[in-house]
Amino acid sequence: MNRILQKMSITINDKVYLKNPESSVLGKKIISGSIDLIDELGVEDFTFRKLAIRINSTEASIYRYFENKHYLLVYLIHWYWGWMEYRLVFRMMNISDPKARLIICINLLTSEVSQDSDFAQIDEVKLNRIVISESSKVFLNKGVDEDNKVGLFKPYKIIVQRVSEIILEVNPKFKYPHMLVSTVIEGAHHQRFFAAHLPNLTDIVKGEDAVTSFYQEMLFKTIK
Amino acid sequence: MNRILQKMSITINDKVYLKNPESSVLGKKIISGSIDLIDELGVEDFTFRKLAIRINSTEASIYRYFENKHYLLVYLIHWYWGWMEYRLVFRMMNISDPKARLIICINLLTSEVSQDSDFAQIDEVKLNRIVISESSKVFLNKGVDEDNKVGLFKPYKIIVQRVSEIILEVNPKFKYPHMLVSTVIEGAHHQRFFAAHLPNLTDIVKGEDAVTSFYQEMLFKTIK
Amino acid sequence: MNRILQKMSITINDKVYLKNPESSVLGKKIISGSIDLIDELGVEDFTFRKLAIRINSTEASIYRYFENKHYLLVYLIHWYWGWMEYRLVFRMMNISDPKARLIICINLLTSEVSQDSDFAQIDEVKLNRIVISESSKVFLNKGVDEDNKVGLFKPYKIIVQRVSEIILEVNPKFKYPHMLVSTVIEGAHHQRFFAAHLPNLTDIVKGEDAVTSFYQEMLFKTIK
Amino acid sequence: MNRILQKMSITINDKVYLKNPESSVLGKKIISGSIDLIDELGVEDFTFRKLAIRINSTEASIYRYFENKHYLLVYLIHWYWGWMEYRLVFRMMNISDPKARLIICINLLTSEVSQDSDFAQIDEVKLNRIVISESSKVFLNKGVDEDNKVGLFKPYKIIVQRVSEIILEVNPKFKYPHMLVSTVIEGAHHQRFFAAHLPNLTDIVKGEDAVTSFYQEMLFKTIK
DNA sequence: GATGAATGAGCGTTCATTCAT
DNA sequence: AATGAATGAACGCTCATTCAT
Repeated sequence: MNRILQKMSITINDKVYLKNPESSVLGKKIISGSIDLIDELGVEDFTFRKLAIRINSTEASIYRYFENKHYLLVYLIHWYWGWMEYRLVFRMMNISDPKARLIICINLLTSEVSQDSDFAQIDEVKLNRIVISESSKVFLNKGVDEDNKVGLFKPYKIIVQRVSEIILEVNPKFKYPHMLVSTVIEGAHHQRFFAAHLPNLTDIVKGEDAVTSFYQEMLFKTIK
Repeated sequence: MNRILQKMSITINDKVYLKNPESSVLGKKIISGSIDLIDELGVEDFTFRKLAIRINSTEASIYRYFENKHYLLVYLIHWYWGWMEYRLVFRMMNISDPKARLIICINLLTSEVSQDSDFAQIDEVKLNRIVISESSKVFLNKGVDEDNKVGLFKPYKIIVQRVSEIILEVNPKFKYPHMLVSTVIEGAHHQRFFAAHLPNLTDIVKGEDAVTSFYQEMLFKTIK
Repeated sequence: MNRILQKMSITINDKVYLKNPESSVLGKKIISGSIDLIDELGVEDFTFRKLAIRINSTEASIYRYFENKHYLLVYLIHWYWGWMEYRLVFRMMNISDPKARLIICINLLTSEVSQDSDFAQIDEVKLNRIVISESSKVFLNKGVDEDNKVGLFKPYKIIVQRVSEIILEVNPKFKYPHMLVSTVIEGAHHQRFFAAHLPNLTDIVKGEDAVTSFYQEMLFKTIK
Repeated sequence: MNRILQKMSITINDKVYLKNPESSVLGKKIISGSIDLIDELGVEDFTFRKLAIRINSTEASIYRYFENKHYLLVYLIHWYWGWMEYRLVFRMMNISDPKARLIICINLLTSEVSQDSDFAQIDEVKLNRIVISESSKVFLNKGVDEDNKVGLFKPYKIIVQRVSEIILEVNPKFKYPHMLVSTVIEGAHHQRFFAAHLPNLTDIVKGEDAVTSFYQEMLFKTIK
């Protein structure tokens, strides 16, 4: 992907952080360090103490940026979906055929992610792994309703909404576009995880990206 | 559902517990108490200390039955899938048409659960809510590979396998039966959760069980 | 060593146990099992629970024999010193020269121990390792004075007394026989431990039992 | 002993602590409090919880300084041997005769300790009692080899090495200098303990420091 | 006499967080 | 703005022990 702007940056809802981590060197270290560490340890074992040690800072300093690890994780996931949206928009530019647009969406949402040089401090591959393994924990949580009220799931909903609208362009009578889109996204995440850890639950086909193929087929057949 | 046997019981892999909770009054209180408490608090906030207080016992006593809360949760989920399998088998008895069998499966796997009087100490409605909210956390976890080796995901895999085989009866050429089944199961769980907490991500239709309708439609179209 | 009596047994002060472990199969299993397990884990990590599991019994059953692990350890050490006394007496039989008697004592007290077939359920090699590593912890303890009053150090004192008397036969004017004997015994134990774990603190000479040589030399020079 | 430097301090291997207790008021309270409390209770019954209560702080705070009570004990013992080395060096200054030097060593290593005003927060009398009763437990332990690798016994080894070298100055042909020195040190500790608790195992002579006399005599006769 | 079941008490540890500088 | 120091609160776990059968 070519660089669009000299300095790209994904904007994040300012309720997620106390101080914008993009605004300082330490902030950026917090972001890149937390991506590394959450990928290594998983959210359960990830703590501000460990992060502080890893980035040679202190717990107190990290608390200046994020209220707690929940919000830090929300930040990372927001960034991911913001980035995904930017990629969707960018790739669909000047393409008007809704079916073609849908294919682009499914590809981006279900394929494996590769490094994006536009964003220095973010390791997108690790972040994708985090989104796959940890993001559902953000809403499968007793605090969902609170979080939802504050708008913490906006970026994800925007994606679902955008793709749902394209589905309705293809088939205006289809009754469950949101269900279908969220099923595809969450399903693809699960399948990637299963492929890595619980292969019995998936169908691996050599030399083919089975996940993307499957969800593409499923989606088009379902909306026909 | 009618009682089949005088004394029904779902058998659980004995690696999950240290001492069979079915073997004592305290054990049964641990099971029913934990279902109540996990449903109330979520796994993250659920602790053996709190459970002990709730059931008027001690942490030490609970530790005689389960190594830690992870295994207790695994026990509950095992029970759920064991029960689900029993219901599948029971409902499909004497039905040979694979399509009819599939419909039964989808119904059971995606519909809301209601109380089952056959199992006194288990509140199936709460347990279903727990499975929806918490079961994916059991595998989205750094310990998956270990857990998988010990056979901790067996009961779930059995269900997926069973339904996959029925799909192949309907369409022997379908390439992704496991993916499809696990997508349906996990998808339905997510949709139930969304319907309760994040309605924007789903499509609620009044007077209809949209979730079951959607997944039934999706499945049959996909395997055609 | 030849068998002296058909059935040899070392008698232990009956304040050490609640029920004589020699009186039952389980009691004997407790003794042999605890020797194995203390040798493996060290007293700190040794517990009645672990012992119970090892010998396929229960904690409650072990409590029938010993009040706690302290007394069990005391029992083992008593046995060791009782056995040592029996060996001393036996080896010195019919030898009247005090110097020769002293040499026998030093040899037995400072040499490495080998298996003694007279006592089936006791592994003397392991027990010797336990005495070396753990016995000083029995008296380096806030309960010493209590333990001493009850006579818990009798068997050890008897040995020290016996050898002291021989020293006085050799040199009736020597002022510190008890100090010398206990220094030799404890010293040899420490040196054996150092040789295995902290070689810098000792002087290992190949092809020679340096420990015994050293203490023999030291003792005879000191009492001259 | 006169003050040598305005501010004396014994340096301790920084692997023993997480945060140098000399660096803060709380750290110093931890040191002095632990000396008091270990002397009172013995290591077995000494816990961070009890220490926290005694010094009006919290367990969490103590954990900032020491990984666990084992390391705290190691710290105290390190300090003791560092202090002992400093005393040895200081007392032997300008004395060249190796026999005279040896006498100084034996005196310091085997005599009773008295308060040293140079180190405010350390009660040397209590610390000496702790070293006598508890220090051997630090190495008579399943973790010795690990501890030894990390250098946890260095300060003690240095002392043994130093005195061994003086012995070789007196008699270059003596084969077991390390054995002799460690026997003297450990022996003197045991004798002091016996004198206080198990007098039958020692030879107390009124109006004389029997322990020092004995070990001095023993050492010189042995190396002749 | 031996065991199965249960528990009171406390330890070691860590976390999330605050305060003062 | 960042950090060093400290702490309240709770968790996970195990031990030693008792009681009823």
